[in-house]
Amino acid sequence: MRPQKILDSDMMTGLTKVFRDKGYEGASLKELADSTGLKKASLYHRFPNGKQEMAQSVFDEIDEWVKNRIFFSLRDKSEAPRARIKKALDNIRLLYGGGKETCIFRAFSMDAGMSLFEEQIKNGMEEWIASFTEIGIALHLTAGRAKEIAIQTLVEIQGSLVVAKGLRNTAIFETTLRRIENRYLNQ
Amino acid sequence: MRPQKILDSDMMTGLTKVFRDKGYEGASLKELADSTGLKKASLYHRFPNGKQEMAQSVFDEIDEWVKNRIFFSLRDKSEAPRARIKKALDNIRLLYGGGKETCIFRAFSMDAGMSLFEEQIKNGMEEWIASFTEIGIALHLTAGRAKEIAIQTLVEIQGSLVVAKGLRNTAIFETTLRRIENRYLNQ
DNA sequence: GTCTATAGCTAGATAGAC
DNA sequence: GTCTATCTAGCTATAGAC
Repeated sequence: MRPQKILDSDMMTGLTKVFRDKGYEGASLKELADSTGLKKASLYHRFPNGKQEMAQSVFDEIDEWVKNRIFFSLRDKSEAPRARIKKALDNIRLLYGGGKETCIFRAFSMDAGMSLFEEQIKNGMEEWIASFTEIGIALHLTAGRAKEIAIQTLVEIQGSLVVAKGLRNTAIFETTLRRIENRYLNQ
Repeated sequence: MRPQKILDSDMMTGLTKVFRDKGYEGASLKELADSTGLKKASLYHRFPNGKQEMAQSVFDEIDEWVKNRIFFSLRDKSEAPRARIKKALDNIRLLYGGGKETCIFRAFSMDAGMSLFEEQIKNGMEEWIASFTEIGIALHLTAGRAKEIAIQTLVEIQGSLVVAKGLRNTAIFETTLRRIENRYLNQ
């Protein structure tokens, strides 16, 4: 076995950056290669199924991160509910680079024959709503109200990313995170 | 002059559908041709500058619609402020097909060398916020609070479109429109 | 495991007949 | 104004040397 020239983690960073910025169709193999420091053929060695497998791999990695850092934080019984919300929101801030980064769900939801990630995006959003609903209940909201606020939380985060990018002003994202925190903690 | 086989308005409908669903890079000339009923070369006869001009034309048409039906409604002094909000929200519902359609700003914001529409999207969002700020002031909010709510309105609409599409559930969009209406009218 | 070279195809765009 | 036929460039993907 010959040693890898580029670490898997560095390669994933490069792939993620391009897919996030350009979407699935918009990301060309040339850009993916340049961004990782590998040549096209070397990417195919690591991903025999090509571009689709690269995208899936990026999607899965972020999905895993979100599960561990956001969903798990929200459900972590060793912390008080109020601390869980704060930690989850801090990790959301990290995930989106303080409002500079596009959501990978959204980047992959546009182009392509789509059905590629359609189901996984739906599942991700449902899990998102479920875990925010749980924390709402832990904070003594009714189940109905907790779900309402969970959906509203997802809507506001996605919307603030769209608007922050459009206006090139990340303050909108920060304001939104604070609004969400206040909604959960001051009632 | 030989007669047009396809009316401009029907052609625009076809172009709009493809660009909205696929984004700029995702829309191929073959799809654009099929969707309009014209052949590729005929599209080039009508748009000598090619795909970019087609996209610009779609963008401009929607931009115009939004100016007339949403921004103008909000500022129409011949109507009471409460009626203006209701009319604007009805037109927003129409614009997005009750939550089924993607926002063209968002469809064009992802791929490409981007700078294509970046500035026009920014301007559109700024006008959006400005006109909703005005209606807030007409409803006796302070200027600061009116702007806050205007931004929040844009964030919620964009977010609800993203989430409604991801979950394939337009109810989220409808709920959001009602929330916005209540925020303006019940205070 | 990584590379150069290239296959095979489809994209956007054009020429020229009608 | 619309079409068929075609060009070129770029795409995804593969073969095979090292």
